[in-house]
Amino acid sequence: MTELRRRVLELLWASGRPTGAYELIEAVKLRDSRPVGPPTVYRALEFLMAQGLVSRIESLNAYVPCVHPERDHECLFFICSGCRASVELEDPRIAGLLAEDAAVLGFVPTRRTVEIEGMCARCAEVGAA
Amino acid sequence: MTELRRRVLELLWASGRPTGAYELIEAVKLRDSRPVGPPTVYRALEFLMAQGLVSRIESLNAYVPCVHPERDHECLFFICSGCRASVELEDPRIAGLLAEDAAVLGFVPTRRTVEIEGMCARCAEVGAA
DNA sequence: TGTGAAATGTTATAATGTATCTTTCCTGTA
DNA sequence: TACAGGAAAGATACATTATAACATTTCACA
Repeated sequence: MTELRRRVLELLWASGRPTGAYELIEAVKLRDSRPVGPPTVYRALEFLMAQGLVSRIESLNAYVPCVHPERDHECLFFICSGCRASVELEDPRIAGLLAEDAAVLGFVPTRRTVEIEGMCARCAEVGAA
Repeated sequence: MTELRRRVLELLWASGRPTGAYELIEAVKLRDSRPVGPPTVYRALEFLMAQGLVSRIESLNAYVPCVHPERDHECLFFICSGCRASVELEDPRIAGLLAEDAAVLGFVPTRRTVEIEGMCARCAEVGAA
């Protein structure tokens, strides 16, 4: 864990929502008063993802810090179209069924992407009002 | 359904694997001997997705024709890193659990993305040999 | 003190996606 | 037939996301 990588992780936590790589580039510049290029930040993200500290949200081209870095995580993400926040969840039952379906196909999974878009409780309430 | 949209759908079926928008642009040019711009193809894809005839694979930035266009589909995609093919599957049990988890959060889902990357039976076999 | 590997910096460019405006084509109507 | 209206497609430019290729720094360790 280097200074840059820690900084990127901090900024992701500080953001509070899935954050794009170019947003992070700007954030690092602001925070550290120095320019960083795209490859620098992408490499930091790659490292953090390999460590299980960060996940990529494919449907947003964005990145979030992981809630349970310690566990081997097969997470679901619920992503609110209203406030742009995301919630990470583990559900072993779903992980189990996915593994079962894969086994039926003879498929050997390496990466799982489960992303549910919609409205969170708060935004749904406001929208309905 | 216009000629262009039909052509894009045909080309997706012909491709046999998730296909990027720019690949489709090239394919249309080849097939019809005329240039088409990115917006043209993206609009056709948008229409086809709205009809449920095509799905987008978020983790590949690519598009696949739907196997069951008639049904309201909450599909899983198994995507092989070896041969680049994808298999679409419906599993109501998973759909049910996702709905259940969403309900617990008070989350109102609008779109589901479930993509499993790995090796299909054939490629896993070859790789192991 | 060298030295090699890992990390980062730098530059350029590739790949993917969209905004905006114009033109075409079809359809219904007088 | 002529014409208005609207949807689809064309054309141009540009925005956003990601990576390739190569140079430089840093730092542990022989």
